[in-house]
Amino acid sequence: MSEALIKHFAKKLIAWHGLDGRRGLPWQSVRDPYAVWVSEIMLQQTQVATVLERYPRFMKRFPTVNKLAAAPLDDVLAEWAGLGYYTRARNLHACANQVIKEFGGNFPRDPILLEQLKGIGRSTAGAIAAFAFHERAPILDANVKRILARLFGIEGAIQEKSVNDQLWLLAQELLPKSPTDMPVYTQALMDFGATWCTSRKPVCMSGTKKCPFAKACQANLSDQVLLLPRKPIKAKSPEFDCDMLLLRHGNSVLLQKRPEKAIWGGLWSLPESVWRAKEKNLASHSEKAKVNLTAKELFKLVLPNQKTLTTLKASEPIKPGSEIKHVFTHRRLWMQIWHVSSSSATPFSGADFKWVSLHQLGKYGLPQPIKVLLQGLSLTRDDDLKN
DNA sequence: AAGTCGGGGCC
DNA sequence: GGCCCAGACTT
Repeated sequence: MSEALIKHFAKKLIAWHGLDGRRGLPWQSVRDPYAVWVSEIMLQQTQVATVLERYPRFMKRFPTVNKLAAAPLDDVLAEWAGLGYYTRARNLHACANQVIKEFGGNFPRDPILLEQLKGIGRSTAGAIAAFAFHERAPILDANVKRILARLFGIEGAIQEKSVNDQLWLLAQELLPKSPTDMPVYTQALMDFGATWCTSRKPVCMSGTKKCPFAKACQANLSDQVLLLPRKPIKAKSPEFDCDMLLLRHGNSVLLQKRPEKAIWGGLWSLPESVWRAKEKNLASHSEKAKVNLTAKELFKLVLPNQKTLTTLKASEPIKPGSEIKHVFTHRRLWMQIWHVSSSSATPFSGADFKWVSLHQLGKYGLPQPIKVLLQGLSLTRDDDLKN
């Protein structure tokens, strides 16, 4: 029963793709390993709809692996801004340089070698090898895990190594015999998981479409489709708050480069205080403390190693501006924005500070909520006349 | 094996 | 609001 399924799976899936697969995605029409690689990295944990807009833009700006490798990391991060998981952008840049130095500018076709490159794990290596080189290498992303767990009724917790190993073995076993089928097969797997064997509303539960595997799928036969694959219970993400300084001189704002190994690593943001655990039951505590904050106190919070600006009235209380809530995968953050005007664009010591015109924000990689905040600022009339 | 990394679409 | 996603990497 299971053997018949394994034997005919690839053919049936490719046949399904011929009728109901996704078409016209910009990265489907390319076989240039560089173009394939960029699309695979960009699509990691990122929706197709999002990548649809950003992929052509990225390829236009960095059309070859040489152009990408030669570009400043800051430019790559700026282009990546808004996509999240910024380690991907750093690894992308590092990987481009690896490909040039270690492989003469050409991506290797062996998935074992691909996996040794920065930011390329086993699944992405398999996808690149399959799409760009027709290698018989499996992928195992969330789509494939879900499909296999359901088809074969795998009930073990998905995070366990033994279960993961079992899934990889299955993925390998199911590959089509012919290498020339690898691109369409791999695409079909992703499409089937993304559009038919979905997490919440699989077509087998709706009744309007007929799943080609309905009669063989263990989860379907035992009415366990929505229960597989089993996932771990996630703890509630902790909450934090912090203060951020929006220091403005005319149409320029002070930006600070964030450390690489952190949230929003390597992006340009506003100077911020350390994150404090949010005290839920003392909602009034932080509010009260904020109302009478002076410029001097604020600067000590967000720029502890800098001298207070002489151009400010240090002891004058400043009023809190907007508070922004931002949800990450593992944290929730409340950012208290403090608007302060400076009579001059006083330089700060250190290369991680920069005064940036509001007109030039697009050239910098900013965290999405900060970008939205700064874009919402109104320009002063003086600069409006100038520009 | 668990934690760390964003952001948007969807329900 | 929680869940989900073309995962990789560190601890």
